[in-house]
Amino acid sequence: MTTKEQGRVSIKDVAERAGVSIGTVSNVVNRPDRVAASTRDRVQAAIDALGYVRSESARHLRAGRSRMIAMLALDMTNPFFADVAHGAEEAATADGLGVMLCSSGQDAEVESLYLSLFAEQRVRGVLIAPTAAGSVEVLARQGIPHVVVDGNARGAACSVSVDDVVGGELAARHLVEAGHRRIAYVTGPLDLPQCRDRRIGASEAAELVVLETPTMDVAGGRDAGSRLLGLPDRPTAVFCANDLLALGVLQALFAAGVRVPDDLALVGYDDIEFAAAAAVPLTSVRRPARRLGRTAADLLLRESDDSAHRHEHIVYQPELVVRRSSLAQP
Amino acid sequence: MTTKEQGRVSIKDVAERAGVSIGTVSNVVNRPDRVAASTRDRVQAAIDALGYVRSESARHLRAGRSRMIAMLALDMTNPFFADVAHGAEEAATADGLGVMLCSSGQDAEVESLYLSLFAEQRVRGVLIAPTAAGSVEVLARQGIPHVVVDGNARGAACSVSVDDVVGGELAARHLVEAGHRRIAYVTGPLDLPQCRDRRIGASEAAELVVLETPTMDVAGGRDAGSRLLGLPDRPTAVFCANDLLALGVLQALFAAGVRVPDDLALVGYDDIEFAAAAAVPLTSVRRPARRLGRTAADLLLRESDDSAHRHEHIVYQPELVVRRSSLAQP
DNA sequence: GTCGATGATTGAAACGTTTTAAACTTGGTT
DNA sequence: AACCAAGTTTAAAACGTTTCAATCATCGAC
Repeated sequence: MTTKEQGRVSIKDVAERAGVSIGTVSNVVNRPDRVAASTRDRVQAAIDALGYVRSESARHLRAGRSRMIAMLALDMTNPFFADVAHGAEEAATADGLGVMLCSSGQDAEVESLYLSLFAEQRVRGVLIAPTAAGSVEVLARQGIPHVVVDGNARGAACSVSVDDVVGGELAARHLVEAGHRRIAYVTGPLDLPQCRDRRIGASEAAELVVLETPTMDVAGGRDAGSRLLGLPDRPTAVFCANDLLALGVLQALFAAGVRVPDDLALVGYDDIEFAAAAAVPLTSVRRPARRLGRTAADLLLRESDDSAHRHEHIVYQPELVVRRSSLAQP
Repeated sequence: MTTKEQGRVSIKDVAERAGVSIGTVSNVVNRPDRVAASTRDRVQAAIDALGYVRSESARHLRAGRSRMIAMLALDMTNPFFADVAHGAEEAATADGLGVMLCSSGQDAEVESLYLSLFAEQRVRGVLIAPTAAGSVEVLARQGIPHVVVDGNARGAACSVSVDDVVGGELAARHLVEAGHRRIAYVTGPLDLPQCRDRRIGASEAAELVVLETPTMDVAGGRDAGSRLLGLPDRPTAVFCANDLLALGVLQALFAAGVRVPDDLALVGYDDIEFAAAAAVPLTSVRRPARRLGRTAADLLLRESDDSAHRHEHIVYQPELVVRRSSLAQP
């Protein structure tokens, strides 16, 4: 079939070898029905012999639109976002599009570097998880279609999210019902909308001791956990803004000999796969990550096709999954 | 600065507005020193006013090489690969390149779809984790630079890997030294080189009861775990080909009331972040994931720049991290 | 035999860059 | 007054596609 070719072979080479014009080759590739069977075969043979692969950049240049979407999140190593990304990937490849996955890591510089990369690539659109930096506004200003994942764009763009206020309330109310009065909220930066919303919801059910940490990962959780232990009037329950934080807190508590749930109840958020497998299986607020990603990608594709388009806001409802970490003492 | 533009603005528009030729605009963008200060300012002003963003596809078309690399792995939701990807992302963005992350999910069709996507995009190169399908050979045949991550290409390409034979031996020997004689090996498909090598290494230390499962994820582990329980002469220790499998096994054992490590010792592989946070903290064979990714990307960039190039094989040594799941009974 | 009609094929333009060689300024030398 | 060098700027070609209007065959019908 294909032979190894170092000098790239173009449509012109194929045309030459098959003894037809380049227009015909293009037709064979894109609308085989418009070309006679005999020539079609001849051209196809030339394509196979030469190992011709059409150039996406030339195609894109001509068409004016690319076959790529991008997804930008704070941290792709967070299993929640990895799942969202996976869902988006499924939806995109079903349409023959590629997905570029990027972690900004809370670094505003990295983030704007990615944004200009996307703009230069003329990506079809961007799936963006809101960050502290005003990236959503940048995309809007540049006229790049985008869907906000896990956040709300207040009408300025489509968005797919989970009702975090409800989620926060679910978690806190559960703890209150188990008899807890002093509840801590371990969170990432409060300028992140997600962290704010969960706090608002939780505040409706209980008064909170807020422990903020710069990064929403396991290390951040460990840090918050040890700070928690030093608190004068130690809370009896902790609600964490995501499962990574909760796992970190759990590690810190364990290291200090504090038992969960006996000494301290713990609730996480996202219900990542590892929550169920944790040292003490973690009660968590489940969000449909994969579906979030699929829906967001679908919305994005729809928007980029349909010029006249009204922004949609899809909000999923979270669900509390109770496991041992929050079970009331007997 | 930028104004919202729907009809894309090209270098020609900028040239017109600044009253210079397009060549000059190109120079302002790419070699500002070659153009007089006064014109440079004028052109820059036009660029800002129009919100001009250069088209990567046109650039790429002209240059013949793109500014993208791709990474293809079985499952990006496996934290190990997510970490590898993160490392690769760091190295690539340091050079101003973008990374396209893709999960093949063991589906040969998806995989070849991605490969043709990469070829059409003329990606600079591909980071590939070896799969059962012969993708590495396809890349070689098409002359696309690639680096095999977590596997060896036997001279046909660069590779970055961890010595899995040693890793397997490390795990099994540890169990043998703890007094175990009947040891099970829970693994993904044995046509995956990784799974084979770990088995070979482990076999050198002990005889193994092999339990194969089609997918290397938590669900696969749960499945293998329950099969394990039904075994006639039940092993006293289990070595899993990765941590996801181990976590799944742990869940199945727990559900059946089998205690770890008292009734059964457990060792995983990769030492993902969640291994330490597991219900019973998991003994695991650590691999430097992030570094693997960084090194692989660096190698790839070097190869794609330097035509005459001898393939390198970098092999890292794994390291056993002992935690409670394999601690001998007192 | 000529006229359309139909179907297959072609030629050329356009997409937005980068690059190279050529053309145009200056201002200083002879 | 003519010439040169250095410093700027420009015109045009090339990259590989797709598309559209135009041409070319072929064939049945008059």
